[in-house]
Amino acid sequence: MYELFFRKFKEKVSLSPEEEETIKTYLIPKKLRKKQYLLQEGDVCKTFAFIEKGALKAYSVDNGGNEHIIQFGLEGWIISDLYSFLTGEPATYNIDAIEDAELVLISKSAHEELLQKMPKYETFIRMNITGAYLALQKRLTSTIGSSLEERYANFIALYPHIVQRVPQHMIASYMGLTPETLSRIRRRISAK
Amino acid sequence: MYELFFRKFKEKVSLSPEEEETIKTYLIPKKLRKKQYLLQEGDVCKTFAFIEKGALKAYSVDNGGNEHIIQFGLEGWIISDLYSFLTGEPATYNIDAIEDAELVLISKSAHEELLQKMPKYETFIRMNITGAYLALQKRLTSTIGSSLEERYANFIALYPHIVQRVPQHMIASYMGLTPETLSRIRRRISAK
DNA sequence: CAAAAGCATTGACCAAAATCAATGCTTTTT
DNA sequence: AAAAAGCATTGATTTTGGTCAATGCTTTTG
Repeated sequence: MYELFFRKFKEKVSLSPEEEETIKTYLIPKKLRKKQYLLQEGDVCKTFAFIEKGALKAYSVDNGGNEHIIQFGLEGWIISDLYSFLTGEPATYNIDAIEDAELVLISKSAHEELLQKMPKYETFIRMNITGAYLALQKRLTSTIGSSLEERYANFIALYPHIVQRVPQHMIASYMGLTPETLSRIRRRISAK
Repeated sequence: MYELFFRKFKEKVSLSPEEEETIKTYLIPKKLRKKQYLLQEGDVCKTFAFIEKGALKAYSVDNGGNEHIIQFGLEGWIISDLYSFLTGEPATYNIDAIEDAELVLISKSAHEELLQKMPKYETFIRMNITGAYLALQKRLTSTIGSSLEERYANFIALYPHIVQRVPQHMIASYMGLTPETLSRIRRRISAK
């Protein structure tokens, strides 16, 4: 249990067996079936989730009822509505499972206690959020500054596993496009 | 000297006078004239910069030579090419001054030493990067999911100071639009 | 102070992506 | 096994934003 979580943790920060045991007491396992919600817009995000297995997506729904995917999550990634988690405000995102999933949850109180008493946990969190920030920035740069062909090629290069496991219309949603447009981009690319 | 830096620091983490003095030994003041570069694409980003006064922008330049503004920075904000700073890779962004500016620089080695020896510094950094991440996510959500009118209204509401101090074509660049399009959006909005 | 550069706006036209609609698969559900 | 739902693709049409060009201000610069 929690194998991947601790593997990822120790890639960033060393941990003694005792420290590992301490952290374990704060972790909550959870399984999710495909299409099940982890979080619904309007509810408060009480935990963040480390993904041991499976695939999830976080998305917002606009006035017209269209989904806009903010983030995919695969094995080894963390997913949550961080703003809601930190502030206690109602979530603006939905999170659900694209495939059956196994998660490791950390509650707000666990998070705060661990931040207080374990500097190594804070380092782990800092490194994770830094990575997430850099990834977002790269995505935004590409969104603002590149052609659609480049952006899609970029996405494939960066996330080949997602391309294989996730339907194309979700990738279109992630890129802010309609499925039709993505389909035509793919045709243009393969014509070369 | 460094007034705003420590004010912002202490909004997040308490500091004894001794701790403040310790941190001060790591800080480097720097002034920048309007249009001067803090960082040029291709160079390695050796420091990050806290803005005591003035306004800067970070931007990339695409194949066609067009600027795409990634981030504005005003008093109290931090600006850098974080990826280059952390990895030592050549920067992909340029940073320059929109107005004369006064900065507080922290070098890579200072950053690493402070992270090591001062948990409070790590907390400060973690909180800053978390805030930056949340802001970026909000921006991306709005980019993907809202109409241009909404996005511009959003921007005004969120950054009224920027709207007042920065030429409109830079705001257009930040939004990924041409100046002409932004001008027309403004007309459409004011027509109501 | 005069010339030049920078900036916002407007118009005419063009290109790109969205929308609407239909088709043929494949996967789920019953 | 049949029906339904989900999905990707394609075509025709509309909408939206970009491009090119010109004008009138304002701010910088020599």
